[in-house]
Amino acid sequence: MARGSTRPTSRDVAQAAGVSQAAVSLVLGDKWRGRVSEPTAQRVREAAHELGYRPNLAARNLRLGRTRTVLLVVPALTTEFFAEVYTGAARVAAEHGFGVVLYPSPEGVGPAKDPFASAQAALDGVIASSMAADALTAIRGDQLPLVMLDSDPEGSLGAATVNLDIADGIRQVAEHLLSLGHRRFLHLAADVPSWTFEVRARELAARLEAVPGTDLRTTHAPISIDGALTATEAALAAPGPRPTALVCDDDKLAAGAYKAARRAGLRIPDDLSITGLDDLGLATAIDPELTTVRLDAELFGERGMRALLAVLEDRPPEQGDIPVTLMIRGSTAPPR
Amino acid sequence: MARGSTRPTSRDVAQAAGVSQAAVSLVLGDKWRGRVSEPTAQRVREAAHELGYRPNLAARNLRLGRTRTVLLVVPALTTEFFAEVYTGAARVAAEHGFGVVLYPSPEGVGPAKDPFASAQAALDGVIASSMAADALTAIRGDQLPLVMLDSDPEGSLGAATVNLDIADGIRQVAEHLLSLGHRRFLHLAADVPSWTFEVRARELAARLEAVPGTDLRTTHAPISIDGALTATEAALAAPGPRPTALVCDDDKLAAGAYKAARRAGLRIPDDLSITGLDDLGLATAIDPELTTVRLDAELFGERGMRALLAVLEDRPPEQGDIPVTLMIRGSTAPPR
DNA sequence: AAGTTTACGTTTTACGTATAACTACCTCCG
DNA sequence: CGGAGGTAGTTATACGTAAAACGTAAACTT
Repeated sequence: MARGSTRPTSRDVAQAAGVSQAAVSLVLGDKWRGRVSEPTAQRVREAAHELGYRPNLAARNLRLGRTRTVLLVVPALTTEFFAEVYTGAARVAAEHGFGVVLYPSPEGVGPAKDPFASAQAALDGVIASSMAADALTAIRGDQLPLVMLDSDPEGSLGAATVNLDIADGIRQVAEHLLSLGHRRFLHLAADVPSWTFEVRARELAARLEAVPGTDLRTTHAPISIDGALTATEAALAAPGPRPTALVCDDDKLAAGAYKAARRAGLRIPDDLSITGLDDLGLATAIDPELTTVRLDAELFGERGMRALLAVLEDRPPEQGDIPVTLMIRGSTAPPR
Repeated sequence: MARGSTRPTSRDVAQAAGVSQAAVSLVLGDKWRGRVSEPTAQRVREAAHELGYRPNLAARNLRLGRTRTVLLVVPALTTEFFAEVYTGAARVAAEHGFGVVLYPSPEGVGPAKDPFASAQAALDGVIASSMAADALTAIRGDQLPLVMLDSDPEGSLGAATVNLDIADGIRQVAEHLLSLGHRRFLHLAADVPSWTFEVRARELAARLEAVPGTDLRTTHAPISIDGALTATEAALAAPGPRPTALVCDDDKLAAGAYKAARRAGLRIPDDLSITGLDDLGLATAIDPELTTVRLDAELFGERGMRALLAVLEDRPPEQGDIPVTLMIRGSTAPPR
């Protein structure tokens, strides 16, 4: 049902109410105290309602030069993690009269032509995950205020950053496994170039190096259950003594590792302890439940939005990483 | 770093290139064949690049009355299902010069004030999942062209619909379980008012009624692993003979049912066969792997976008439901 | 009574773009 | 030589809104 007869404009409302367009704008914009009489305002509101008037936001945006809408750029949405980030960001945004729109860096669509060229129509700013790497260059092209999530505070070219304290999470994981007595480690690392994964590798290596007699190997996999399955199977089949602890970059990789362990006839945690990172629903759906690092995704989103609001208002954004918690469950135990 | 000096406009580019604003618009809009000479066009392009000119899309939208952007309204993004729907929709959209923006009906944010009022600035149309119920009333308020996903073809007030053939999927599940010899069924139904779930209940009941001696009970749960766990535990503890087959409205519910079965000391599939619906990554991450109905989420999104394009161009949208496939795995077996 | 404030509006303008309508020049053809 | 047609632009306008600038009459102040 194409647009049919065009939508009513503020001018139509004005005519119906017998006032000028400006009066309509004042009344509907709630700026009429002492400028328009109550009866007139009432007439305008009634006419607007009668005609089903809705302001043309393209016009409003053009006029005001701002939109109260921000874009959240995330990597492919294959877990609930970024859904929760969105929820947090959207809540804070709503409290300040802002809207949030999602731009998932689409696989297969290609970052070819300035991906979000269209959406950018109505944007005051951008919150971007460092994992959505391909979209970043396009973002820098526009001069929009930007907040980066989980990005190198040094290398972000002055953009504000909001980070989870991943380093601390990995430290806790290492501590936990070391105290259980593990010495031979395998790191199942995400095959994605992003600061947040570099931190995991660096911190794990740093912590283990400090303990004499430990061994750390690393294997890389794309972030998917099947990718993790393949990589883990290969790594477990490698020569030399088998690792007793498998540290995964996130829960999804851990789920793939579970399958690999099952196929190799290894029992979890008796033959192999496994840890994840994220604490998705998946973590407690698998058996045994996964020892993992809980990330507060909603708070992450809230802080991201707050930081962007700060940037927009020329205030300094809040400092400090977001704390994380080690969730000890059934997938870790002393080595046999 | 607030906006600082305002962005360059097409007029600035015109001045820099020594031409009129109209010429800039012609050149950059690729409408200059035979209207502007090649050298001049080149000068304009260079000036635009020099100044880092990017068109103000609010102005363009206002001028053109359309935006080549559509909104995809989905329920909370807690599985990869709608992420794949998005991918499919975005690909088709890109082929036609459209962009897609996501609006996840946010939990806790509340549908209070016309949720996507802001985004609507730049929308030509909307694709909405019937599961995002709370956002729907707001959508009908705007007079945007609308395509509904998984919605009652009769009750959609003339909006185009694109549906998965869920009824066929449920029929296949029922057939599979019946042929294995099951007669006592439990239906773990999603506690969400949506046509797509009504279909599941109706079709399962219809198919089982046709077979004498079958028993079908139903229990409802919110779509979450924990919700399903609680509901299933209660249902399994109910008096009377235990069901031997558990039909879940989706994979997430099935994952919760797995936990409930484990807690009740029931082995899958020997003591209890379980089926899901969606075929998420989760389905093969759990042990045993889940017998479920595979939905082609990407195709779903493609078809949704194609239907919306049809509506926008006043063509009749493609007809016919999207076929689904039963994936038989380790969670179903004959009852003992 | 003269000046000032208040109440209630209206007129006008600008935001930046796309495009229809117009102009001016040159070439070519009969 | 005159006009038809092509080339290479320019000028002018509209999209719908917000708000600054401007009136105008009545009420109030001194």
